[in-house]
Amino acid sequence: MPVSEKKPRRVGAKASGPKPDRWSNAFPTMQQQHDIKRQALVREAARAFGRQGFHNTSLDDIAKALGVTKPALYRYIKTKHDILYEAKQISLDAGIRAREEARAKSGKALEQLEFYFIRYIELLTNELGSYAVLSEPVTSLPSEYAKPLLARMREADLALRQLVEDAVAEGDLKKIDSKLAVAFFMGAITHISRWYVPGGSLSGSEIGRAFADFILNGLRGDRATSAR
Amino acid sequence: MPVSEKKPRRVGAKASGPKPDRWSNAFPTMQQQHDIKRQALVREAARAFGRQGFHNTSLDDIAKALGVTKPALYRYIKTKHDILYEAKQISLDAGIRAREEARAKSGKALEQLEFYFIRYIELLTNELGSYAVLSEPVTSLPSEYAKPLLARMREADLALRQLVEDAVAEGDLKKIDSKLAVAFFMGAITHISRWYVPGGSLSGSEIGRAFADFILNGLRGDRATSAR
DNA sequence: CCTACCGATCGGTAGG
DNA sequence: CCTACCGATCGGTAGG
Repeated sequence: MPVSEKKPRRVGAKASGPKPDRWSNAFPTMQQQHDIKRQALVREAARAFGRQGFHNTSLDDIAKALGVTKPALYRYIKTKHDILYEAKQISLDAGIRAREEARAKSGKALEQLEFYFIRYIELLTNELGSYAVLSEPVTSLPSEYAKPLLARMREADLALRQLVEDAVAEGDLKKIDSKLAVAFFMGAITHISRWYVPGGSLSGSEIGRAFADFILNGLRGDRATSAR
Repeated sequence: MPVSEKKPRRVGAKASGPKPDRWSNAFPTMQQQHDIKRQALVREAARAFGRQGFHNTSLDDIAKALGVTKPALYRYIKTKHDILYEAKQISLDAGIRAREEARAKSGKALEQLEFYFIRYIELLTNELGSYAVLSEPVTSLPSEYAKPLLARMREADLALRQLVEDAVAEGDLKKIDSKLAVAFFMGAITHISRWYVPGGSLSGSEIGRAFADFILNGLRGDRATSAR
């Protein structure tokens, strides 16, 4: 089953009062170091998964990229699946974050959608280390790992459909199948991680702006479909 | 290196005149049977690759689905990579076919694009057995296999960009970055194979029509981007 | 087209 | 955090 959701830090500390600040806390504690290293591991792995795919990336590859040997990784993770699972969680978090920021920004559904597209794509491209993994199918994971991820993906899907329907109700989008609309733009967005290269000619915000434009014009749609 | 492009059928037939029609050709020849079986193999495998991913599908799985044992597959393919390679080729062919039909249909770039979207998505959804494989990254293949595929993908990309630019020149689309536009809509279209289920509420043509609408309205774009 | 098998890769562990 | 290793999976082959 999915692991390390949040295990209690510092178990069994005896009730001997607060510890004195060693070296004025100039150095991260061991626990902090552990967390930092774990994060680096997941980021590095997610980058590799995004580039070469989960199954084409061995733990030896990841270890080498981090300058250690494979067994050392097991201080930070329990299985290889853990890594993909956590990387996916991080990229799902980005979606939630973008949606929350959007909601804080405006009451109008259309404006929320616009902000969401731009922000989400920004996050995606800036943190490609963790988000390239988006294009890795969940089917690479056994169902104990896949199920919670699929549940979160479905949740995100429903929230976006609701936003689309709100925008329709508010008269800012034409009447459309919200399910189809979300499948449409999420496909385009998810695919960015397959072709975006950080040093390229376009920044993440530029892509975000252009995509938001394409999408919203597309869903707004004044153009009559030609009869065929 | 990529294999079985087209090997000569019936080698070494002695010059003894045409063979008589055995049983009035009521049965397929051995060669035809071989071809049919090979096709079935590739289709079945492509379906599985699309569902579970290339690496999560063993040759034993494929063999079982076809009611034979693994070694039997090697009468029809040389390596597992062959199968993915051929499945990818087939799905690339579909793109070319849709583009050619579009060009035969109209002189206007915009109309060609519209026809292309609808037709391509139709082919994709009807033949999901072979095309679900689209979402499998080429990086699952060693470079001898990947290179020709990437070349064809690039070719398709360039052709579509040209179409977009033509439509702009003809005044039917607003001035846009054609590269970005193609990345946008191909992302959305490729992703269809990840969520489409044959028995669903929407037919391939309906999806095609809706997507063509979204895309073309998006690229046409009259809506002013809100300042932020 | 099958039974039987080899060889390499790779995730994970022992033990320090 | 390392050296050394195990065990299972799986692509591919021998031989019939």
